[in-house]
Amino acid sequence: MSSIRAASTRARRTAILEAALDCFTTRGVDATTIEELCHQAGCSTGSIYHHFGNKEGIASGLFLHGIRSLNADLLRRLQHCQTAEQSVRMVVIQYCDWIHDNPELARYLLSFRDISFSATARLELQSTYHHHLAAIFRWFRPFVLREEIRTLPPEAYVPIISGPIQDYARHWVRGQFQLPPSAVKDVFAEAAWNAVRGPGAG
Amino acid sequence: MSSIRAASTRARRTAILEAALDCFTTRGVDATTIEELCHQAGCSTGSIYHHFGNKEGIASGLFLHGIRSLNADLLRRLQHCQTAEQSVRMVVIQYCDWIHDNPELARYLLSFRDISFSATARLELQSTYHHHLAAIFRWFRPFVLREEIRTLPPEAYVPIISGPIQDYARHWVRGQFQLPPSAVKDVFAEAAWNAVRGPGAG
DNA sequence: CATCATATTAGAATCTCATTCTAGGCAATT
DNA sequence: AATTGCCTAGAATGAGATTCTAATATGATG
Repeated sequence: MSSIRAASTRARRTAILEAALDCFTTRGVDATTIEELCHQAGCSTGSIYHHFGNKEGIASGLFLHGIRSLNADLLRRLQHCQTAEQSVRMVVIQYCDWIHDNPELARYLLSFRDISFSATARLELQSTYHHHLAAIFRWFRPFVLREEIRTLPPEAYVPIISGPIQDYARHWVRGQFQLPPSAVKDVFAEAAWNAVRGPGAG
Repeated sequence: MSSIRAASTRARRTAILEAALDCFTTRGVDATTIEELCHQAGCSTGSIYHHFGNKEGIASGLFLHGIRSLNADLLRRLQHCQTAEQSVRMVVIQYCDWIHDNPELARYLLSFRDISFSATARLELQSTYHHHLAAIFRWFRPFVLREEIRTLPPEAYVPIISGPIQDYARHWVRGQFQLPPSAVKDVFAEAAWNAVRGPGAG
């Protein structure tokens, strides 16, 4: 059920987030003023503060949106994987593909410092990450039980599998590396598989 | 040659950086005011702006200092390694040890993303990272040539070896993981070695 | 030793924003 | 049609980053 008001509220929120994504990635969060956001989103300061509370609320809202979209996409694509090796490689491949398909949002997620988020925003992020870890672990457990994947502390899997490509991507968005993640995804997928493959793996 | 003036300049800079480290890690960068820094460092605003230009200059100066100290420590400890496996494991172990020995600085480095740094600060960071990558690659090249370590794009080694433990540590400082890095260092050292060990390795 | 140039410090004055406040406007419900 | 509560606008406020001016201290030069 989408009343006229609910629809226009959604549209306004989206307009603000889009303006923020553009300004934040090009000029940086600190350098963009509320006035600029108002201009680009075509609204007033009152409207912005009504929807997001404060500037940090916009920044964390955008961050959370990006993380959730990224996580959901991974879980979706894992459904199509059969083997342990396919699944591990998919974690890396999907990350690269997602960056390729969502360049601005990726740039934002990868270049943000989140020490500045409020306590509630951090809690929300934390809970999102926690659920994601659990879902990932749930997917991989059968492979671990069959020893196709090495047994590790549960919290170690995500860092070990996707830490390298994330680190690479972080440097890439800053222009420190030439090749985009999509050009090195197979190298990193291979490394991830080698890092976790167990004795029972083909 | 350390004249009286040079010494007191160094002392003042250090006092400001120490105050910043304390305030930034406890309250966050945005939340600490220049006034607070003045009070804690025992100096005036004029002095701060003379030495660091602006608030961002303090933040990036502290960041650069931390990165350089971390990198130098790694290169020092690599000198004592003999084999490829020792060396790869050392990259992980040293990182954990350094975090353990420099908890505040580590907390600062790990909870910061540098989109907000100025262009010149970013360049300086970039060049520092570039030199570090080159030094690391220089150390590992002999092992790669002997195929004790797999051949990869040069830029991939550091992300693959230290990406996972960095990602783990980032979550740990936010309280998302219970075990400190030093408690899981062997797991991550093992994973790093498996990720890059070549056909010629024992 | 006197003088000058420069590095450093202090703290008041300014000025740029983030945020708050007040007053409406407009969909939905009765 | 009246009422309620969400939503918007834009002016007013206030905090705090930055700039400015003047003073002090160091070291170099003659």
